[in-house]
Amino acid sequence: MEELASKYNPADVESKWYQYWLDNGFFKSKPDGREPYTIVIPPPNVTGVLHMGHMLNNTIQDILVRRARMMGKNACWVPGTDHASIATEAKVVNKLAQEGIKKTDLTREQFLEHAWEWTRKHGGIILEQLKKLGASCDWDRTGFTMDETRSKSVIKVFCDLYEKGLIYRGVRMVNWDPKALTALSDEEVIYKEEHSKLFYLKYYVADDDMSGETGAEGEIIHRDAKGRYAVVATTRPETIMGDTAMCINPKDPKNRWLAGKKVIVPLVNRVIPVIEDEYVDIEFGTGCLKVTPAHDVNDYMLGEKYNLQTIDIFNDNGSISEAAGMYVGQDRFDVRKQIEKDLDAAGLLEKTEDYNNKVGYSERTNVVIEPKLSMQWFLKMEHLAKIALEPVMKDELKFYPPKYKNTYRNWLENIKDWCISRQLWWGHRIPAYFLPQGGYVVAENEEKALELAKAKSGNNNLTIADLRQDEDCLDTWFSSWLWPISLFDGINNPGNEEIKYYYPTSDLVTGPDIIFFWVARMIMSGYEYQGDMPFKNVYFTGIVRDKLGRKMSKSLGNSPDPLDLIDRFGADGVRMGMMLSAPAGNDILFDEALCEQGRNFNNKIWNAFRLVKGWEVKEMEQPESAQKAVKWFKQQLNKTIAEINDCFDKYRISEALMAVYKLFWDEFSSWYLEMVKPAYQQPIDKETYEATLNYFETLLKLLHPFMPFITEELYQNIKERDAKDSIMVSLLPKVEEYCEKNINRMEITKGIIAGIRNVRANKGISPREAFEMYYKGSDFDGKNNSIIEKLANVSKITEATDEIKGAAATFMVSTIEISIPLGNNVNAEEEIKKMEEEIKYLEGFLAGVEKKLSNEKFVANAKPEIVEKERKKKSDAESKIATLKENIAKMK
RNA sequence: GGUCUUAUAGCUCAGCUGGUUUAGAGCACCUGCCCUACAAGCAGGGGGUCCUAGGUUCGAAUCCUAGUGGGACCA
Repeated sequence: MEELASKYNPADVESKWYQYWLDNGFFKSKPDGREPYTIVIPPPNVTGVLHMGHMLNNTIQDILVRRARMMGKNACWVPGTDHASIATEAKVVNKLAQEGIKKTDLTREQFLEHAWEWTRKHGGIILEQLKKLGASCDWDRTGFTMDETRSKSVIKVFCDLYEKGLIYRGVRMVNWDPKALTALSDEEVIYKEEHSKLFYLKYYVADDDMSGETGAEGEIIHRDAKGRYAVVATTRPETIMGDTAMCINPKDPKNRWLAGKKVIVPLVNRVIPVIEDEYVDIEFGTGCLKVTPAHDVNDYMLGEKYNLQTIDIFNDNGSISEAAGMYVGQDRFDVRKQIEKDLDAAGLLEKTEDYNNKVGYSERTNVVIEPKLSMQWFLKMEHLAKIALEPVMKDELKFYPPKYKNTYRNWLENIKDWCISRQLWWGHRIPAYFLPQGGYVVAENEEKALELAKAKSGNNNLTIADLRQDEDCLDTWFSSWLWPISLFDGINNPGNEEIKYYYPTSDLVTGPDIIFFWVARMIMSGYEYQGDMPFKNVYFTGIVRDKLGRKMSKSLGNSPDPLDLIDRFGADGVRMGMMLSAPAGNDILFDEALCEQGRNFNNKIWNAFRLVKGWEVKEMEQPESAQKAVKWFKQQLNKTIAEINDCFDKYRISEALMAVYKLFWDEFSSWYLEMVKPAYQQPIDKETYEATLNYFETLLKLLHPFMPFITEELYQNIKERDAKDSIMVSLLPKVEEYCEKNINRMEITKGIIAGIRNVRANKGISPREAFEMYYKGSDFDGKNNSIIEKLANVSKITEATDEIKGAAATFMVSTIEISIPLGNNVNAEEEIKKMEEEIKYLEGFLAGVEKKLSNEKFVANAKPEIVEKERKKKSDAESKIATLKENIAKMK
């Protein structure tokens, strides 16, 4: 066979094996008699590029899918992309702007043509990138939230919910994004702490008759040459143009005198009533609240309650509207600066204070949200929240880590109706059709709409041209919430073969940041439309941060390019780097050094393989040491497989990886291979060789879900394989019974070998010089003597019944004392000092144990096996101390 | 402000229903080694008042309370 390079080069093999897997259709899944294992991908934005979050997320999914496949399940990982309404539309608008085209100059159809072109050009790049990572998705199933099947599903669900009375249309206070020019849901608003100013404004009393003063304790009256006035504290002085009332708390003695009066809005000079409501916080500012029903959610509620006028002073883009009567056309933030000056000049600004408050920003465009009254479509959430809560709280649908159950419950219990309309073109257009004489109908298509419209209006002469479809489209999440159903066409074809087979899906892997946007809503739609959970388990990954704990962002430039990492460390190395740092739910502090560790591990596997494949095989007797090693490794292997299975059951994936890592590196490479390795240029016996290849193959299988490429490469090189024999469709070993005693014996053996090597290192004695070894202690059974002889270069092993001739280096392993006679090489004083230190430690330990045992309450209350353990500790420690003391005596 | 969560080695974390020696791992660090699988390696080594203060208990890193410091979500 050809000579293998001493360093593993991932680039040589990765694309080759990915293509091989594709060519053989190993990623494909069709319903059959096997147990299904299904994951639907969290669809990334169609025009997005791969970032570290995707890497983490998809590595985990691929590990789970590959493992399930190797457990004999019918594994199906469905990929796809999201049309990402706002984000994509914003990108298209930007691109058009660069070409000098304004969106408003285009018709809806023209704009959509540009958007589709953009999508065709940039769409799906991210899926190609996932292939580089090794993702074993069934690419034939790739879905898009705006393709035909998914679009039909969305419209059908909208109509259904409308018919059920769960969708309604109305004027409500919504979060308005003045840049994207659309309403947003509550979840799309991000609150940020800001340093701002609190402005104290003077509202003079109108037609003041000087009445109302009570002289009661706490009363505060402001007056100056122009008369009496109230002081209102606000962070948004520019909204005074929309003031239609002032509100005080009826229990507030400071402002009692204002009750029933009217006051004058500064600069605007509008006279507004003073109303009273306990909603007002007496302690905030002066206890006087300006009420602007059009521009604040709480003020809106007051407006409804007291039937106040609403004056909308903003245009959709955040500039001041005609209705304001002043500053018309200027930007809201410019006006805030200007009005401060104008108020001050007019003597209407009492004072300003520094103030920290939380301001809502648009998740997508990062501009300050404007609360705005507008006509929107809403989905009632009460019923949906109810059906989605219980299964999670009862752990029928499990969250990993479970702490997110709390977050989930909190949201569902305080949920508000979902604003699902967006004033955008890129998305699913709302299937509502307005009639010429007013009113509307909701229908899946124009024909049905026309029928309904005729019936509704009683006008049989209506034509489709008479109907006007709602211009708005739906929130992106209104399509992704159906993803686990719509990918299997369960909305359009309820009960079809695929949905019956694949639904509920098995695991969902996603970030906790979209628990409300997506996870919760999928659970709602799952129960509403399938009567069952959309997935059995949700694995929440952490957020990927840099090693200093900062979020990865473009502006910080601290986000590595995943493809660049793959180039440098190989996909397997990067996958391992991600997983080493990623316990479920914890944020992961990503450090390139972890990819390096991954790459180093690849190299270790590669070199172990080079060793094994370099052996010359011969029919000959199996050495005893090899026979013992082969027997032991089987036990160790099974023990670790059990451990790995347990980790996976608990979704402790990084721990599972660490277990395989140590199994391969420490147990297999450092111990097993050294035990069976023939002397330089000597052949190996066939029996050992074959056992070793078998172990190697098993290890590769265990490693495959984590590191698909190198494991396939080596699996194919272990022996000649059939064209269709791939590691990715092989079966993982089932865990077998293992002998704990055998493993413990080897642990002692390893301890002895390490001890002897240590003696050599300390004394500077060459490994070539053979030692004799004496042991003392009943725990030594001599069964691994051949291994000790081989790995520690020991010529003879004898029980130390007689006094050992000459000076010896001694050490203890468990309760066994090992002595290596070294003649003049031993410095007796040094040895004695070492032993005395050991005795000191043991005596301290013994004292602790004795204290426990002499405590009557401990002996009486503790479980008998615990007491027994303590007694064993005591006797072990005592015997060790005795041995050491004896030894010191001998050396003196 | 509300809810939740967390604090263990230089870093990232295990440590499960309290008792597996006087707390572990990986990485990093230090000291030796190019000994033909592997320097992307090998052999050794150091390193912790388990955040603080109380409490429960025969026994606390583990359970409870308070405080302090992180983090997340919601308003």
